[in-house]
Amino acid sequence: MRVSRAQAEANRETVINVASRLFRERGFDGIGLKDLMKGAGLTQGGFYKQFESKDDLVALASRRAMESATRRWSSVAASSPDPLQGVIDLYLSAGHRGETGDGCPLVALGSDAARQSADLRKPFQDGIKAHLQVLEELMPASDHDDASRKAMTMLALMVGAVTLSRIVTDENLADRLLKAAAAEAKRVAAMEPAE
Amino acid sequence: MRVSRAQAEANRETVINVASRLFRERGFDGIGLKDLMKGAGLTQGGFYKQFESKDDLVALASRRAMESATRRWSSVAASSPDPLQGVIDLYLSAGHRGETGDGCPLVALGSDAARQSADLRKPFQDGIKAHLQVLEELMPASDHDDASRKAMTMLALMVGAVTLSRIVTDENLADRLLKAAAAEAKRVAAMEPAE
DNA sequence: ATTATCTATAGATCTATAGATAATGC
DNA sequence: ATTATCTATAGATCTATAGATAATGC
Repeated sequence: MRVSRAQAEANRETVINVASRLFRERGFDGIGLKDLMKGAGLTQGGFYKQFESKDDLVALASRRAMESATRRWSSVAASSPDPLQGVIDLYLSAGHRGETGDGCPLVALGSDAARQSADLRKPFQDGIKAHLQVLEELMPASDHDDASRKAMTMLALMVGAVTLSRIVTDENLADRLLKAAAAEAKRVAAMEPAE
Repeated sequence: MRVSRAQAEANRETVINVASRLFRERGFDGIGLKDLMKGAGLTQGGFYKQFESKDDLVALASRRAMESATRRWSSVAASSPDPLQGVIDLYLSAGHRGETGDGCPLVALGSDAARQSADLRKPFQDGIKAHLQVLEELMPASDHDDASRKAMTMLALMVGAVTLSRIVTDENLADRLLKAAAAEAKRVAAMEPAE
């Protein structure tokens, strides 16, 4: 029954990865420890030797999801001829809209996150700051304040648009929400530094 | 124990109103029927004589919350010298950010809503369309398509901004997120119809 | 007589713990 | 000997139902 330390550590990582997906798909309250452990090929009883509590896993899985999302932005930017446009197009795509388990945690868990304790909101806050920094660095702007404002605007716009597009059942409306946001994001990026 | 039909109907309405607040505060999975009924001064046992299931109440409370939010927009618009600006300023205020139980259901329950069945997403979709219509009517624009695009952009921007501002614990960042979105919303409203 | 609400409870599920099991690691 | 994981279970909570109670409404 016992496994090597290396395997135990790998199992722990698997549980966190599985949780980061399943929490996004079903919400923090929408999945129990039994199913989370089963998703990693383990049983419920081993949970508390690996984690302090369910909230402990919530924090770890949230941090991992946010870090993975930030990395994804960086890598899309690095591989696009127009980096900022690449991020915008991917984020506001129908593909991302449908990708509830692997997509942006701010969309999948935004309102859940807002209800959590300060400790559990911390991983999301850190992730938001990291996302803003990626945007700022890609943003054509007159100065840092300008880039910062544009980055915040763009993140809010994109998170809101995908959230709304996932709520509506009218696919046409969902597409128009994403398209309208993409056009506006482009405008923000191209906006004259002045004024 | 039995009450009059009028009182029974009033009790039912109270339960829906209490639920529309408590669901927003704690999420659909964050509060049980016992506490929902207690919030209306009743006991759990009476629940199923008034509602078919918890999901039935979820649908009714979601619809009520969305309708109340739409009405609030209309009334703020009607009483503001600059109607559109009035809606934007109220929505992106620190007050609304703190008002988790009475504020916009799209912020309080957006990611929860996206995980529900099509039936349960319907009240949110209807509410989104109603919100867009209010914005469209207030929007200075060249034609209907233009107004429609601007309204979708603005709703996504505002929902995203308040969601993010509720997640972060850094109040300074929360304020800057709201301010950046307000400035951008103003720009969208004032945007030249052409292009 | 009807019925709105109550108390009580069934049966499922949830988080967390206890102790057994069997493999690792000294 | 230590320990990662397992089975089993405690105790709380959840949705839903059953039947009692006491007031309404014919």
